[in-house]
Amino acid sequence: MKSFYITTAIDYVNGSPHIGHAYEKVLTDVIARFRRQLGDQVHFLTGTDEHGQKVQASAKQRGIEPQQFVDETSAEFRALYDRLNVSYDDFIRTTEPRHKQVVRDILQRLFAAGEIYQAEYRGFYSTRQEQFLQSKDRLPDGSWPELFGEVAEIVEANYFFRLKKHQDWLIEFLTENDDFIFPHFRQKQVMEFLKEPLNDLCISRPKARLEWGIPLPFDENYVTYVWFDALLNYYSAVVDQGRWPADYNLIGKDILVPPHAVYWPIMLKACGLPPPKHLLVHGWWLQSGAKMSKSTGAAVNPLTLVEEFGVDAFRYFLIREMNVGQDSEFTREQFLVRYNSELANNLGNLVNRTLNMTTRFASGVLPAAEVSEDPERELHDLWTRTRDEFIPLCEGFQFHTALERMMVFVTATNTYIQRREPWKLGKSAEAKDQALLRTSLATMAEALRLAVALSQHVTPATTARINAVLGYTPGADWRAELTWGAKLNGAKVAEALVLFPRPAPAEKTPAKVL
RNA sequence: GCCAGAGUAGCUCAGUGGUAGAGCAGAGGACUCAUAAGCCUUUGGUCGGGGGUUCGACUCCCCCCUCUGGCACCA
Repeated sequence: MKSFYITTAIDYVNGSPHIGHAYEKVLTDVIARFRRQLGDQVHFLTGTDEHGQKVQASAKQRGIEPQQFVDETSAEFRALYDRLNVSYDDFIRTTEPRHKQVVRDILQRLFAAGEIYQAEYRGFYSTRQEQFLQSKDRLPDGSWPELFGEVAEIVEANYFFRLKKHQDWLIEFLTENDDFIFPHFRQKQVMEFLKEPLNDLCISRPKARLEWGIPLPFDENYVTYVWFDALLNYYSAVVDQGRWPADYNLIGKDILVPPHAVYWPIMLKACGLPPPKHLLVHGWWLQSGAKMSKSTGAAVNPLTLVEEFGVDAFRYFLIREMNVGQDSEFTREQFLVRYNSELANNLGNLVNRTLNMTTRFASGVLPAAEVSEDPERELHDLWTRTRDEFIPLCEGFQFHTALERMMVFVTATNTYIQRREPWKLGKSAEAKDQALLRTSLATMAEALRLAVALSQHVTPATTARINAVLGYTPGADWRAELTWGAKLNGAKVAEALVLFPRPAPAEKTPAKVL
């Protein structure tokens, strides 16, 4: 059995989760569930990043200990991911002893190997903001913004990681592993970045300025800062499990260069560890072209859609709408278009009419198909093509296209029903019509079963509910479920199920709501 | 400024050398099993602009314009 280790970025807990956090976890979950379906031994890690200046400041502002603060906010993130049906196998927090121990071990190892050295850091420091400033923080006239208060150039002893030393190795590695980063244009972006010489990386902060962190094992007057803390979670979580390297680290495009594409592989190289096999870089959800987050004051909180329309509708929209790696617009109107036309009208209504006709014309027991004429053959053929395209599309992270193909098949099933008109056949006593009626009921039910088998990793609860009302329990081997057959013969179906109720009439035609 | 991504029907996007596509929205129609859903037909585009290569370009090359993001020790 193939092992498959996949991670999300860990979320910084200084704030509440928003759509970007949710999307990344759902996307990772979709990949994880897909690999499990293919039979891989999947290990899915997510978690929270809990140290640093901002957390320390936020806790102080609320008058509580940092640990209490991160306990609360980390739980908030975790609750969201549970709500979203994110099937993580492990949830790591950087304040856990298991993580801190690995960080200290690694730092000690690198220090002993001469990969970390002490030097003086010279820079402009804002006492009010408790941070070093960069030249880009300056106003065009060269002065410092009022926000920073008094700014002075100071010198501070710190520890540095020998990044520059490994630059050539990294370039060589990326050249030889052309598919390290998905999508490919991101890798080109990294190569561009590496054309300029790297500087060594400052990895410490004096405890006098920052207490909330992991102390350096070789100098307890310092804590390590950001990189060796946050990035190492992917490794520390599985240090004793033999799972490293990860197959995929999923990240947003904002943390690719330089952290994940430069620091992270070099850190591992310095430790004598292999880099992850791949980085998968996703884009952002935009609203009016701006990155969506709480701070931009987005008019719609997309997470309320979960409460309004259900987890699966939300997951479906995220995966159906976003081309992995690109940015996408997020609007309530677009959500409603997908919800109404694809989930409610196309799929949900197919479920209901299948159940209703089976109940009305066959006493709720699915008959066997007896006839195979053009309408059946054409639907069978479309199924074969759909299934054969679907799996490679998912393997290539083209989930949005895969779901579109699945919906085309659902539409074709609705068309098939229209061609057979079972409601007319049901009124005929002719033996041929009765055979066609049984065939059409069996065919629509089987098509429905197959369609939702395809989307199982995106909408797992919906697939389970539809199987349940079809009186069907799927087998363990997912691929074996994808063959058109007679699995539903004799199944007793439910009378009705409205899976995706339509919203109030006012929102029936979203285009006019604008 | 440099680098990358994007610019195709009202909207969201697919197409990547051979007579412009889909979904949604709009218009018309037939039906009734169904969540007033589904089905059929249909309106709609000088494929950002300009050059070039080619028998032929949305598709290849060059220049330009617009939008978005990045340009490091912030994550």
